Amino acid sequence: MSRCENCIIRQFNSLRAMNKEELKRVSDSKVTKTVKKGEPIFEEGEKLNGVYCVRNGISKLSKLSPNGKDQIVKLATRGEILGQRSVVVEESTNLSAVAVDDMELCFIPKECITDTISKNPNFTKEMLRHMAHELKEADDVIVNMSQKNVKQRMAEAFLYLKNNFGEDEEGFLRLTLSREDLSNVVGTATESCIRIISEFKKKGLLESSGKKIKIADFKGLQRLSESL
Amino acid sequence: MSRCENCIIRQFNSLRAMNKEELKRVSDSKVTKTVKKGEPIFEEGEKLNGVYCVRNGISKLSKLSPNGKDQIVKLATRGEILGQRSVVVEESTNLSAVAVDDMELCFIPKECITDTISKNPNFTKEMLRHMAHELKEADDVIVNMSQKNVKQRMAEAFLYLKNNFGEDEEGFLRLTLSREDLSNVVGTATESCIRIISEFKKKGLLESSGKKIKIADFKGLQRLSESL
DNA sequence: TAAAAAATATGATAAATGTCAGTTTTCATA
DNA sequence: TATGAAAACTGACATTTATCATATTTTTTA
Repeated sequence: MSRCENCIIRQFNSLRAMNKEELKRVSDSKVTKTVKKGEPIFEEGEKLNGVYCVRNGISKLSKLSPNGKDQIVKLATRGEILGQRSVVVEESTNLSAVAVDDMELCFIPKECITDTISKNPNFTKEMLRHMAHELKEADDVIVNMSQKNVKQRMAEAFLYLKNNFGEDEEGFLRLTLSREDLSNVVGTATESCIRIISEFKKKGLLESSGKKIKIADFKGLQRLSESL
Repeated sequence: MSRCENCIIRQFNSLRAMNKEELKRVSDSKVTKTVKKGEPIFEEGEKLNGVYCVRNGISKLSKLSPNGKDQIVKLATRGEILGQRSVVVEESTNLSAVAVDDMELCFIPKECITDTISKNPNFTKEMLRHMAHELKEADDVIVNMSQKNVKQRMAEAFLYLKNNFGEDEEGFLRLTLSREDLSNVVGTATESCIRIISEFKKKGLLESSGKKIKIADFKGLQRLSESL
């Protein structure tokens, strides 16, 4: 099994602030898991005994609203750590995590994290920074959700998918979400989501081939997402 | 001037994790400010040289959306600290803060905070906890904003006002927001906000006297905010 | 206190979005 | 490769919400 000490992914998250000893402990106690597309990693309300470090694949973090719909709050990719928040405050998760792709994850027992928080101020500082960053992003999402209309949010979602998950050699978005998942990111009905995609294609903002979607007019989407 | 060491307000925020020395330093370098209703404390995009601890009054934290409307992301009251996030990550604020009431604040230079973060792990841990809590709340707001309709969000807003700012002896909400501010909390047009208040009054969910609003049917508002 | 300005309120209407019902396409797998 | 299920799509329609115009009330200021 590969050792955390040598893991490149660590560079992308707070674990980079751990010292050799702490990393060794993580490495010795971690468990590698694979989760197939569509399967859950954990569910809203569950008590987590640790965090999950994403080695490969993408996970959707969502919360069930009282009306029965799932709102996707965040998409987490390679290097991100799931469940940090609830381990820090020692309460059950407020989000469910489901694999959007086939995934490979490392489960790290919570003691590894909480003990390091108590002993390594640099690690704590790093986590604090990270949390602060996530909070800012959440504020932005709140503003987008409440002040932009569905079309603008859809445009924004495609820009987000490009910026965060990139494009393949031919320019197609690397991450292909189902229309339903996309509508749960944007906070709209699946049918509306589908209609807007057709509209964007007609207007030359998007192109598609099979399930793959390509952004044809980045500036256009940007303009749309920002203006009334 | 009063000393932070004796300040009760400290109990409500991360400053309680400071030791005597650190508190003394804060006390010696803090500056008390008063801000009149409607005046700004800081503006979105500004570089903050410190944080503001709310001694009295209430502040709205908002962000301008590209369409020109202000979205109120949070209402901060006695004991809360404004500007923490941007001091931690050393970037400019993502939010504007404006006094909703006449306010009394203590300005604490950022060095007091950043130095304590470097030296006092307990303080850092406390801030981390706090940030984690705020993040959870932000997630909830995202779900509400995207999955609930305006009427449900209005109901929710009144419950929030009661739970966070309380009622006076006669049962009126302590915090009276203008219809415009309220619409910026809920993320709707002012006219819609007004209409829904009238509707709630007709249905016996709310009562009012002058500018003061009273929750007449708490359970009713709760039911409305949760079901379709 | 009178006048002006701001906040609140209401109606009419348009635009955005959701819902339901049904069709077509895609995909997994027997 | 045939077939059943899931996903994607489309149209018709209902509902929600925003916008604009205007009236009324409240608050501020001269």
